[in-house]
Amino acid sequence: MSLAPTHISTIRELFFRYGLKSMTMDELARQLGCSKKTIYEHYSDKKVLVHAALGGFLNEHRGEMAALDQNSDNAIAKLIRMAAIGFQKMRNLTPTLLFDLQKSYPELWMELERYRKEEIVGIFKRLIERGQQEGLFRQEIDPSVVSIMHLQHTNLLLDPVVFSHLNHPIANIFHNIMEVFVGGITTPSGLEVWNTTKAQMNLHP
Amino acid sequence: MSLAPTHISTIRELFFRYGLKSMTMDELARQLGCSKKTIYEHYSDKKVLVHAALGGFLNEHRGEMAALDQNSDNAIAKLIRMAAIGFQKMRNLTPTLLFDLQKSYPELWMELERYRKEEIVGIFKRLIERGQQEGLFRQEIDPSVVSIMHLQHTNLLLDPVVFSHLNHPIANIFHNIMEVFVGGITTPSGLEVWNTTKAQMNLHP
DNA sequence: ATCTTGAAAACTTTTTTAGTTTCTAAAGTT
DNA sequence: AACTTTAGAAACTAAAAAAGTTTTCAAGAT
Repeated sequence: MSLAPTHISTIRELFFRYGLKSMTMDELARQLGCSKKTIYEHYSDKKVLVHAALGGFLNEHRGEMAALDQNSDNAIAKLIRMAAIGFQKMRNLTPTLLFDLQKSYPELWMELERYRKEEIVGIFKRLIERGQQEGLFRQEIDPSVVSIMHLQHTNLLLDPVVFSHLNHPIANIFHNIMEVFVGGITTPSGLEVWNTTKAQMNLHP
Repeated sequence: MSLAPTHISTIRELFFRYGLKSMTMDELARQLGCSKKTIYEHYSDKKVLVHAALGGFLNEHRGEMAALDQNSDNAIAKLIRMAAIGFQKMRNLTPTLLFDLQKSYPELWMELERYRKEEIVGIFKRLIERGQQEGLFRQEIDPSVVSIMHLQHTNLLLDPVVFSHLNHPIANIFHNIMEVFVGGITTPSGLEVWNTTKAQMNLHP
């Protein structure tokens, strides 16, 4: 039983870093300093292992999103935290990983897509509604439309081709997108809250 | 002859983006919109193709480095340009690519290592010597030592583990390393040139 | 009308990898 | 001290995948 459950996060990191194809079971065992046999005692096959590693990733994000509801004073503070978490998580989703996922683990790929299209969009929609109630986001905008726009923004960031010719740091692009987006949905008072909260939380780490 | 030589840069991009293992010959043909047959008419096997794609990368860098000698007013201007080019090139060297290279194309991996350890270090050493003649870098420092230090700095940036826990944008880390390094080797007048030249060339794109 | 070209796809061969088994050494147990 | 368990190392097998080849077919050129 030398493969403690904490090792699953190490495995996840290796998958994120090198992709699912390059990270073979032999290589994985070598990196973990254990034998393949030990891995197979905990996970019946590679598919199960990949699901465990990447499913945990989704669950973590789900948990962090749930925690935000309590901790956030207003919709804009929550938006900033959501964005920061989401951005950080997305940086792990390298082109290779997404490519391998789509090709070799389509059911997991579809689960990721579903998570983004349904759960994230849902969370975002409720966030917009809350912000409208708080007078921070304009009443005229439709939360359903805006939440789907947000999904498109994350798609932009995940696509390695779209902004690559600009050679900008991805963080810059992200901040630009956020500025335009927030400017587009906030009321004047909401925009003020955005600017002050942003400064307090130093979004640029 | 539908596989124009310009396509080799597209192939290179695909290798960079997805690694050498995930990018199979079938997938490559699909992405290029041609048949495997056509690829094999130009490149006898995958190894040759990988060498062509990645060897071109080195040659380009070699060319850019050579061009710098003419274009740069002083050693510090050249250093800034060198660093910018090197940093941009290095961003393409993803963990997956380096991993696949090391595992499946060891002779090419060694060529890359040699290029860094010999050619880059040599270029750097001559740059330091020039800077000393221009009174920008301190006489006491040994160009041979400093150039090897610089190699270690690039190693730091290529290793995905070292700074990952900081969650800083890689560009920030790079600028920090540069600041410390330059501060360590410049004379007072050199430091002035560094600060003014840096501002003129806007290193932060 | 004939020839060439290259994509599409079927096909073969080779390599790689997943998954299993065997062996051995070390640690703990009785 | 003999015995049992545990896990790594490594050899092994079976299956999958990828490299590389060949055939077919359609479109454009001669």
